[in-house]
Amino acid sequence: MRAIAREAGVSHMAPYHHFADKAALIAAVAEEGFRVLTEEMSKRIAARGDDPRAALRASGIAYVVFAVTRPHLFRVMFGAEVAGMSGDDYPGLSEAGSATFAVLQGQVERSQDEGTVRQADSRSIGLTAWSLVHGLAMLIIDGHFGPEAMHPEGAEQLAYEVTGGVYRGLRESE
Amino acid sequence: MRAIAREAGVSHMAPYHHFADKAALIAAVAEEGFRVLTEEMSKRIAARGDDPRAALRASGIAYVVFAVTRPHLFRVMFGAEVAGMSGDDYPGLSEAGSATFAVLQGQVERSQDEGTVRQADSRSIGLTAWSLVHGLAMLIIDGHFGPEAMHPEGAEQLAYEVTGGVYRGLRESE
DNA sequence: GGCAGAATCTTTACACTGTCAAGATTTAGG
DNA sequence: CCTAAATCTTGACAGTGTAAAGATTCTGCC
Repeated sequence: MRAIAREAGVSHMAPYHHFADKAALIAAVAEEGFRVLTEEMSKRIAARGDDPRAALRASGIAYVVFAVTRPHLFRVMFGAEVAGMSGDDYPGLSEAGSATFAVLQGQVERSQDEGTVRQADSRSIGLTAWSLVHGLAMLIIDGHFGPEAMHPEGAEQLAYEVTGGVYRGLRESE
Repeated sequence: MRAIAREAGVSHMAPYHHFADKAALIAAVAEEGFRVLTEEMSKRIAARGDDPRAALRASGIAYVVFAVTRPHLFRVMFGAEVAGMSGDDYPGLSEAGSATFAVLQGQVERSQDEGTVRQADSRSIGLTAWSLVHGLAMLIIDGHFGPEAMHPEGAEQLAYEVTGGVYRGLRESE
């Protein structure tokens, strides 16, 4: 808090007139982060509007690229403090988070409607897609995939490969 | 640090005679966490020794169950502080982390040898498997999948479902 | 234009944190 | 038993989040 006030060139108590406490500030930052993430995923989907399954994959790649581009923000969004916040106390944050997931989920359902993704439980497929890109993003920014993966190009390449393996399995089969 | 000392019933500086500083203590905790995780995954693999691909899946489920059972430890292991630690400064931690991933990776390769997983780049498949269970674990303990998923049984069920979708896609095809 | 009330900011103070420095006590081996 | 290492303690310091009280600046209405 004090560092933020310092950076803004203001007394150390000034931020408290805009945010109730440290948690409220963190919640606001995270909420904004979710909005930006939602937007970036939507943009990539729009760019591939003709092929829902390719758009789904593209939105997953956008998720990973976002994390690598703004690792600190991503960590705030999915850090312990935010995880401990009740949806009742921070409804804006809660809603922004849900909206992000809804983008992925909606794209799964569109692909099912189109027939390029099998008709299994859509929620389960959505969770799988989300888990995959979330884990990849986290592991990359934690440094577990080496420094090359921490640049946007490296991350995009890796996300492309990793989503590809699952992408295959999404098709109708049996 | 002071809370830890307090809990141990000792002066606030006593811990510093066992750990250089807060970072070193966190590193030690995380390292121990990785060892336990490695062990629990190995145990589940051993219980399914006859079917490598089923054992791979079981090790992933063990990963998720571990995270749900010890969410705070899991968060330390994959938190910002540990991510910022150089492998040169904390070789034990670095090695323990690699060992955990090696369990998953080894199981992928065993399944490929046996023929139940396709012969694509094993590293890429390993990364996919790790990302999937890691993301699932993180999202569950962040509360994004609801409170039911935060109990070991709920988490195991969810991990079973989610890994199932990918499990299908691992088979030889084309 | 002037003024009330709201919005914004400041100063001071407090309990708490991680860590340095210096000394005291306990423990183990020759 | 005595020495040296291991372990613990007390005291201090700068930094943190935040409560309380007061000062300043802005805004909308007579």
